[in-house]
Amino acid sequence: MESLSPVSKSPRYRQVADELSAAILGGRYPVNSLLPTEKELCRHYAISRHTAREALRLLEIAGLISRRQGAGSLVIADTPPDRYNQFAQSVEDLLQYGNATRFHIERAESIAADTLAASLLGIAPGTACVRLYGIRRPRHDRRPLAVTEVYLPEPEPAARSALLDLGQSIYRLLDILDLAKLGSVEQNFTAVCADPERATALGMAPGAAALRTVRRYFDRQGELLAAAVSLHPGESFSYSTVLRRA
Amino acid sequence: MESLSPVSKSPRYRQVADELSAAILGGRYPVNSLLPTEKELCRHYAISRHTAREALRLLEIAGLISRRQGAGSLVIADTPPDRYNQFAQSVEDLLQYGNATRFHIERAESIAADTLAASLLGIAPGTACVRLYGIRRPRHDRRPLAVTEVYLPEPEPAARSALLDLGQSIYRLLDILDLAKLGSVEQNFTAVCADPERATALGMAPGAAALRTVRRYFDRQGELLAAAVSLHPGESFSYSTVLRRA
DNA sequence: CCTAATTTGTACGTATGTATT
DNA sequence: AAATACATACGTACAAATTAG
Repeated sequence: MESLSPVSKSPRYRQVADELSAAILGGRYPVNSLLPTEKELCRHYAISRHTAREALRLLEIAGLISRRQGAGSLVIADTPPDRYNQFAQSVEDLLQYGNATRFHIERAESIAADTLAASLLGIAPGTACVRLYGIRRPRHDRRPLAVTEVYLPEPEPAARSALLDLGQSIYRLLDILDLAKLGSVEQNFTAVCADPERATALGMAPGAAALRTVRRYFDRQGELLAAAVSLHPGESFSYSTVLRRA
Repeated sequence: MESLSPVSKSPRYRQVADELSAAILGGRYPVNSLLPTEKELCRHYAISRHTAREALRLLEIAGLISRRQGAGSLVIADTPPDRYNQFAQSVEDLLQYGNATRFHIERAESIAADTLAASLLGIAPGTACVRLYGIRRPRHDRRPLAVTEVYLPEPEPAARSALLDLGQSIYRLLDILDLAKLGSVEQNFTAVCADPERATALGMAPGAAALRTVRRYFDRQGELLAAAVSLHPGESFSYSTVLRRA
């Protein structure tokens, strides 16, 4: 049974880190100023150097300070590393891309989630889910822009049969990923060497560089709607975004 | 003066971490098995418990093990996950990445802008500008994370000589890209095959896939402060972002 | 259920190396 | 060149969580 004691005492180094953190956030140590030295912290808090260093390590991990041998501990931020509600680019911009291209679904199947699908959808491996496989092309160009696999969780039987029907699946997919329902999209980019199968599907040399994008689509409640893994030929695709200050 | 010694000896705890890491990757300690206890590591490597714990801390940071009081050090992965997963939603987040890594400048030179520099900086080709070349590494890992070229426009003579002095250039750069001055960052991602020179600098196979990021840094007035081109090894780097509805 | 042994977590002390000022 | 400050590394002891019996 978990202890229900209302006060769980922090280790000393965390208490010190919290005090220092509060002091930084409160402006006591401005950005670009130096924190007290380890020795001073030892004296002030009556702690050993080991404890002082553990506390400073926490501040460093939190991104508040930067420590340099011989120089000291420099304050580099005075805001807690919380996520801000200001974001780079809107979901609308992303969907604009979908609008300028066409997605041709080649396979639609019901599968037991493998490791990839499970981690993407946040479900246990082996759980039933739906996988679509298709190719995305510019609207007036037949050269492929990407090969994409879409993973969809827990399909209700009715929706599922429509998804698995190649004639209807694209409309069901557009319905699921309807702009009105979308709350946020999580994106991840990596460079990989294309596997032979997908390379030929994209008309690129085997082993050539490709951009792998993993996207997870959430509704406004944060519920996962779908996940998609795409492979884009390196020489003909790039992704741009703008980050603004919060 | 910069040290020219070709071999920089690792601290002991890093050597131990490297050996353990290799053993995990090599299958000597499978996933879900326990690493030797701290005491056993002390005996085996003839090190103090402090050193053993620092080594284990590195493995924990690397995501290879999970340590639980009373239970031991459990191997939770036998492949290093992305060594760095950059997760950016705001300019602050992007700079956070700079905080977790170290940028070592190897060359600093004044050049006449070539086509690339000119288009990045929005200046006429041939115009004078400054180029820095360096390697970025995680703070607790010596394997390179990226090779980067930074381009800086119209340097005033005083600032310029500081930029070209390898001992000072990093501080000038951090000053120019100071968080307080940044307004927005424009980012672009492409997958490429690494050219031989940069591939060796990154310790990757020639021709392997790499993620090329081009970033342009603007102040709040929209004035271009700097541009940077980085090449990240494909298998160990990924970039993440979240888009929210406008 | 409780006890004991094991294992990591916290914390102290000390000394020396190395980068910076 | 010297002083300063962080990095590495040795030692010890006790606390807290886990596990075995």
